[in-house]
Amino acid sequence: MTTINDIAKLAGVSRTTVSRFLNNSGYVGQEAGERIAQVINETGYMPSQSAQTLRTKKTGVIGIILPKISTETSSRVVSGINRVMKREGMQILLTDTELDPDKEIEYLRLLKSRQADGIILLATNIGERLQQEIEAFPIPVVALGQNIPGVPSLTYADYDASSDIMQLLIGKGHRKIGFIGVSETDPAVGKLRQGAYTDAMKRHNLEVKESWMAEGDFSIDSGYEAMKRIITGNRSALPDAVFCVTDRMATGAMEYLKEQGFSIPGDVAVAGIGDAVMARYITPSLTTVNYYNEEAGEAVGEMLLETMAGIKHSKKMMHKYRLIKRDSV
Amino acid sequence: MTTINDIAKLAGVSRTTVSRFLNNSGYVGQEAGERIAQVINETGYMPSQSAQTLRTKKTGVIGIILPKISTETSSRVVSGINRVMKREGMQILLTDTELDPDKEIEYLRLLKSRQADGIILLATNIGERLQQEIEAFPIPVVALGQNIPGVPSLTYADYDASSDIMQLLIGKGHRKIGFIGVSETDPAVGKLRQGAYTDAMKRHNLEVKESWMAEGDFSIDSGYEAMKRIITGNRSALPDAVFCVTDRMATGAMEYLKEQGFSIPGDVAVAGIGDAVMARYITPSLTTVNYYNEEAGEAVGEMLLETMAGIKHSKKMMHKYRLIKRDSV
DNA sequence: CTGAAAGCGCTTACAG
DNA sequence: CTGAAAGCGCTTACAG
Repeated sequence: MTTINDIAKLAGVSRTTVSRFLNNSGYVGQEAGERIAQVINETGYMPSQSAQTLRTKKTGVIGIILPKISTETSSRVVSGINRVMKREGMQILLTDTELDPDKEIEYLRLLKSRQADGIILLATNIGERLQQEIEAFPIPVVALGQNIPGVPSLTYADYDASSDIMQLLIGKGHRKIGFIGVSETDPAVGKLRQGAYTDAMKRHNLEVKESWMAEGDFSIDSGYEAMKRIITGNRSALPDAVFCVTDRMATGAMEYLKEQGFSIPGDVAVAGIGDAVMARYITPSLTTVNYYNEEAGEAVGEMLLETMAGIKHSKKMMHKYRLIKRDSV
Repeated sequence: MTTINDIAKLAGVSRTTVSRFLNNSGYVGQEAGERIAQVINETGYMPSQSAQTLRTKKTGVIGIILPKISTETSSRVVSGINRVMKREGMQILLTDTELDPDKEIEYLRLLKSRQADGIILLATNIGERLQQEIEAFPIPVVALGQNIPGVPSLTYADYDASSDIMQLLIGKGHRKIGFIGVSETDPAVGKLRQGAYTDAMKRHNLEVKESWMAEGDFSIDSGYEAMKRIITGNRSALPDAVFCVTDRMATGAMEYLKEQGFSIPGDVAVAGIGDAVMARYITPSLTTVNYYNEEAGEAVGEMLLETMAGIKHSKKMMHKYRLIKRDSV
């Protein structure tokens, strides 16, 4: 590999001058500059990132901690983050916890040793240990999707969006509304969305039957199984609508319903959250809410950039959303 | 940040010893080791990656150049690559060309300056300039999805898979088969799949009508528009089947067909390639071929690891695939 | 079993 | 306008 010393020698200047030329810092004589430019061109020289980092403490890399790398939401968010980071000439280091909370901490440490300039965390929990880790953390961390105490967080409007879905269902005359959720260890998807469900039911004096509620694990299959449990467990008192906290689980639920010959929304209405592309193309098309994940990615990206620059804006922000009414309700 | 010097001081040894302890290289006394371990624990010390890289020339990072970051195929592939890289303790740097061929070269250079230990390239072309760039490249590059001359490449069996689709269509009695493809600048998706289509038609003495063929750009919308062009342009001689080179375009095509009241596969059969999750859940479910993207990701990952280790195996490999017969044909 | 010393490729005061 | 020198945090012969 050619180094700055090679360039200096070939151009007949000191490496100090080459460095100045490269970074546009300080004066470089016309003639010297031209010689340097030419040599760089000929050799295809690129400064060593690690040497630069060692000196400047800046890597130009930010880390993203994802719950699951191969997910529609993840890739939309990453795409948004990537857009703003590219603008700043920064690179992205991806990390995948596979839904294991311990790995969130593990990767935080890993990204520290890689000297990421900042970290965007898409957590699935907000545990004590995680908070402590971040508190003592030497590099800026922002969160997306979960409101982590003490950490600048951009969250989705889980409660409001879920309330809107419930409102829509109830407005359409549904009274026996079931629910397919995820574990409450997940504050955003597990707790908040379920809270909106039970609150809405109570507000309208509707009965919340335990047997109308089932838990999945985000997967399409788990939605299918959850729906099956709800149906087989309530032969005599079937719900007439089901609110699923993700589109994937809603897709599975619909699959089961269709297999069993139920008409959607005639017999049972179904709604989800997330607006996966699939939601639009399955039959019937799925009523859901769009979270603008890509824009959310851009927004956390900007948040991170700001906190890296030392700007302390309002620490908590909620991202916009939009209810998408389609044919499943 | 605590450095190796701090640790050495706190543990009352030289930094040489700390380094040996860290890397398990050479002897470290029992007692010294214990003291070091304790200090490291207390301080949460992590060695600086950039300093290590500067010395050893290894970053522990591999770069991936993706045509589009937020795509189902991409995220599956990345997930597979990630699995093998994680096993090796390596990290992934993601890069997105947004389908711009110039950026493939740009990112190659960027990853060089970041001293990636290796690069996995998901190209959309195999142009001269790209080949030259790679030829002179100081770090190992492997390709996935395109067969790039001179570069170890893992490709999908585009021709065979497409032939299988055609075989299926023809076997079901279809004779007037249309085609929705992408630009032929893409050798794998554009050329090979189209070649299989025309070859199959000719082999069976079936007429290939220009007006039955349309080009899209991978998007669902473009599939919709392509189908529209085919239908509106052939009112008197409609095809009775359409082979779409991607599931997303097939989805768009089906959408148009359904809107227009055509029955699928009664009036027009539709097939795709890729086995997007959506393929299974749209109505009718889509006949397609599964490319095992995640395993392909693992496989290129291994290929890269091997070529990084200096192993020169057979440079060209084709990944397995499976025809998935569903209800759209 | 352990340490002093050199060096990886840069940047940045400092001096001229 | 330009260069010599120090130093970033490691690892690795080498010597003991």
